[in-house]
Amino acid sequence: MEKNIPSISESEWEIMNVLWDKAPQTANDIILSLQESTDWKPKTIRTLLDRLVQKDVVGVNKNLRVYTFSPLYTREKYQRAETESFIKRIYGGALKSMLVQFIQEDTLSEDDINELRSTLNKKPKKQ
Amino acid sequence: MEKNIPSISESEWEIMNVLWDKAPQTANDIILSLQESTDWKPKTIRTLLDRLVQKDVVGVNKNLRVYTFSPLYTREKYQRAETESFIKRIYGGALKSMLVQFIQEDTLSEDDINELRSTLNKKPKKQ
DNA sequence: TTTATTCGATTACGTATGTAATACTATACT
DNA sequence: AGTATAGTATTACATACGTAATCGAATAAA
Repeated sequence: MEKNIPSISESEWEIMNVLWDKAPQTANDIILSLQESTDWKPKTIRTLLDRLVQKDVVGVNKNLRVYTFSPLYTREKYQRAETESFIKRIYGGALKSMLVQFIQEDTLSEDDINELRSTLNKKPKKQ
Repeated sequence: MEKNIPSISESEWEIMNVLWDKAPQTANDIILSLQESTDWKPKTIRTLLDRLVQKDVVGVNKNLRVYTFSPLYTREKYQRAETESFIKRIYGGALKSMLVQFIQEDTLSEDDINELRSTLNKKPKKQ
């Protein structure tokens, strides 16, 4: 049976996003990336990273002088898991109700909508 | 300037969903509703409810013998806020990438997709 | 009126999370 | 070789959250 993936916090997601963009990276690489988008202190980032390692969501290569870190799950895997539980919680499980709201609120542009239409049409027929 | 709404936890959402379905309700009403869908003890539900009151997300009417509770924000308001921050965090802000993933992964049935198509077509023309 | 029951208020307690600081260790520079 | 520096490991501490239990007051039942 497949173990279910550890859940990660909002801040931890930021770290993961950096690692998913490029891996492996050193702690310092990650700190530099996040320096732009957040105002976290380096020590804070280091703590978050360590917690991800403890949770076995991020792996470490200790063979190099300076450790490097890599994600142990794909971004898609996490996105799927989070999205499912999110939609369930917030929209009672109905992705559609979410979409309806977004469409009605003009969160989506005409262009977005057209793209979505074509994505829908491209969906491969199940067989 | 509009104050931003207090954030509510996963468990608190369950309470809110019950109150959004019908309000006002007594604590007991809520407890009964949730008894079916969760295995929380009444005291636990009561605590969650009290926290929502403290946060000013739920209001209390203390004029009746038994207090009654009502949501102070609409469900839509909360859905919008949560969805925005969710999509930003998980999909880098692009609702579309989320939908694309869902469509491609067969999370959606043919029927779902047809419904989505018609939802997309129903979008009111901007004027 | 005494007692049992039901509500509401207060308190509890462990784990997760946000947000670091301090301590230790191994290189790098002087 | 001694000291500064950069990494890593350990420790800290307040708030949020999950999950209740206990205490007290008011009402209902006996």
